[in-house]
Amino acid sequence: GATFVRLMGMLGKSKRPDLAPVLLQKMVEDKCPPSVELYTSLVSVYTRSNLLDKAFVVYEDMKHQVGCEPDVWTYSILIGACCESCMFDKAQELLAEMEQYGLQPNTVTYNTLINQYGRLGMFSHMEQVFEDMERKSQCPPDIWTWNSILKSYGVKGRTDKMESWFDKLCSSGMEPDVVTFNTLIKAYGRHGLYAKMQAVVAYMHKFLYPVDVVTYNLMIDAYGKAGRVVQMEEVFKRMKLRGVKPN
RNA sequence: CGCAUCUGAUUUCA
Repeated sequence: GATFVRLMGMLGKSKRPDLAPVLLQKMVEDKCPPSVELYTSLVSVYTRSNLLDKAFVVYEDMKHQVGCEPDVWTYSILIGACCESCMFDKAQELLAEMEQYGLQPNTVTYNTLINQYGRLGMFSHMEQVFEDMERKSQCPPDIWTWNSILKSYGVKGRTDKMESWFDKLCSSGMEPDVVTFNTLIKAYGRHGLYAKMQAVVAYMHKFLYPVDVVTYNLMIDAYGKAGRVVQMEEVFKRMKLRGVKPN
């Protein structure tokens, strides 16, 4: 069972929805009973290839499969796919529907919404979702939530908002992680705020946060795109001095 | 160095 789920996941990541029916057939031949996980991985195979119609066919099937009814994970995937296609009304419908079935959206469900609203610069919607998360108890914001918000403001050049949300993150008691810092670095680098970019790295070193290959790659990329080859090479040197292997 | 590992969902267009 777990093997089929894993294989289905591979089909999703490699964008091969054409092979999903073949795998299902094989599963039936092996008399392997289906599971929520398997069905959900199948939904994911289709959403990853933007085949929403097929994903929804599977979703409707699941409703009639005893023991394989859609769960929070299934809904999170479908809601994310709807948002990605800007079908926000459909996403809201699904949210209402899952609650009808007694399923409460969790942190990931909301993170998906935050990420998608943020990606499109729909900041008031994004912040509204964040407020919902804080108000409810079953979906507390996690570091992914914060990082998504920081990233959304960062890529749109709203580094002022990014900074105030970073402060808010720190005072919330949540620990930033390497993705948090890489998100800040990427935003500063993209918008030419090199001093702030360097300040983030200095902060990471000062407070002993691990720096990774992504951290350095982002800085090399920023300097490279700006034609600042001297600084770029300097970063590359420091990277090797720190024992971080270039990839 | 190679192999293995890398969860059915979200930050990862590094």
